[in-house]
Amino acid sequence: MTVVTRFAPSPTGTLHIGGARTALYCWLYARKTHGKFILRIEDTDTERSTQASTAAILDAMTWLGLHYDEGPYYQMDRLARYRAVIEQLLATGHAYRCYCSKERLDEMRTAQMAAKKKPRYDGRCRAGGVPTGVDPTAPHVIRFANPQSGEVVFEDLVRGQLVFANQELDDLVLIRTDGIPTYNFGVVIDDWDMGITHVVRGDDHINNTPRQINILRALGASPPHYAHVSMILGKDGKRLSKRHGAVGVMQFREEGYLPEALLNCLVRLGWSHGDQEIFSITEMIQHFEIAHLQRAPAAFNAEKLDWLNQHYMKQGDRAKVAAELAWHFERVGIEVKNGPALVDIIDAQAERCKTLVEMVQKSGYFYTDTVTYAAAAVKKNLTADVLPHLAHLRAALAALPQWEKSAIHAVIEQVATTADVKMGKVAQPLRVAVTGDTVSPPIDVTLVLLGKARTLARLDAVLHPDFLEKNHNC
RNA sequence: GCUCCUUUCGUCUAGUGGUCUAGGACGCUGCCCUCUCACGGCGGUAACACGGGUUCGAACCCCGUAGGGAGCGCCA
Repeated sequence: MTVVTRFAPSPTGTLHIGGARTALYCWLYARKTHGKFILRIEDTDTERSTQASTAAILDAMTWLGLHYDEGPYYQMDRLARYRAVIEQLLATGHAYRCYCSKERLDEMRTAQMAAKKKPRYDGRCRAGGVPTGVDPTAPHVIRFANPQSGEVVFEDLVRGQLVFANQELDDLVLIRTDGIPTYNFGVVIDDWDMGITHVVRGDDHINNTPRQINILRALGASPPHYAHVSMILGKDGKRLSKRHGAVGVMQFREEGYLPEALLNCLVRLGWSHGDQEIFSITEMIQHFEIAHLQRAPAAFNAEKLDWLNQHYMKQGDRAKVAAELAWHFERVGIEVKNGPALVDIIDAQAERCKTLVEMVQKSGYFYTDTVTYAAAAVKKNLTADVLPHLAHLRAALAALPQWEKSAIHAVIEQVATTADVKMGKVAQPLRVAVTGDTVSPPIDVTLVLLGKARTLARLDAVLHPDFLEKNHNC
């Protein structure tokens, strides 16, 4: 039997990391088993569904690299099918028309809550027929006639056997007044029609599962396997929301995270393969097991994402990292044609950055002709006593036939030795002179990336008599 | 309120009755390395929610309690 999984988001917002993780698990399981992964858009909430949300979800899936084999299917395209199935349920007595008004239902719910009872439909219309005094063509919903006794038992792949008493379940609405199916009906029919073998979803759906199984049974269909994954919590252990900072997948992109890092972070939130922390996509596919999914909810750990992101900036595919870095430079309007190759920036900067945004912030001086000097750095490092060193440096560097790391390094060491000072006494002023601040990659690497022309020009500027005056007084 | 799920270091987790004086990772932290910031290397810190059972023996099995989460919509 071929495994078929699906990810079925509703297009009412962007793809957040909880959904992304569920999608990842579905995708991994399909890939591992050489099965099929389907994307289905559950757009039956006509009030809140938007095209923009659908596009945003699709974009995020693409950025993450979670490619689907089929779809996206849209539930609103399948209305005729739901109608046909509902006729069948109506005919077999598994569903009935309900003319109860929303007002009555609201009142009933409020009263039940007040009486500390579980709010539920009382089954008034279940007997069938049109209530007296009601026009049969009046707007009405169609409800499922849930079994009133017995229990629903199913084997959850994550949690083991789950048992629900039918008495706890009420007659849920299948079709709304406007003819559009509700979630619980649409999902059942779609999963059935699309041959879904494994439903992997958030554990907020555990309570829906017995209802869905009952519908399937009424249709004579056998239920798929279910795997209910725990939710992702915020750092404070509360349900993830906007106040926890970034929750949308694309927000993480904007903040400078790599898709590989986010995926690695998400896969380890709630799943493990022994002590392994770093997983390439191939390894994730190879080792993924539903049985190793965690049952308890997991709090999102932003620091670990940082660590993973740095790891992938350092160890990941440089061409891919460079492409993503280019996107970030473009966003802030820095023209990277005016400086070193992005892969060289990555090699030099990855070990001192947690995100690509940070890398861009720390690399501006490589791409501009006008350096911004940090006053404190100038004051501390570009003092009158070091100017002679810089002058020596300027002359020796200018004389270099080859602009390469070891030669540059030798020059700096030589100048320090000649002046009988420590390396730092020469390197640090030089660093401030060419970058404007006290932090940069190793000085020889920095100069290589900067290029000879820019290096000399900046030294000249600093050595100009006006420089100290201007910069020490600001 | 009712139903369901869940509980190992601050966080993510390993662990499926003895090999656990509980392992790894992130974080924090000490030392080393060092031209800055980092990276890296070597250490350190810190947990089986609680109470009863079962057993020769429980982090692992059972039952309670407490905490956390979810559901109870003509939302998904």
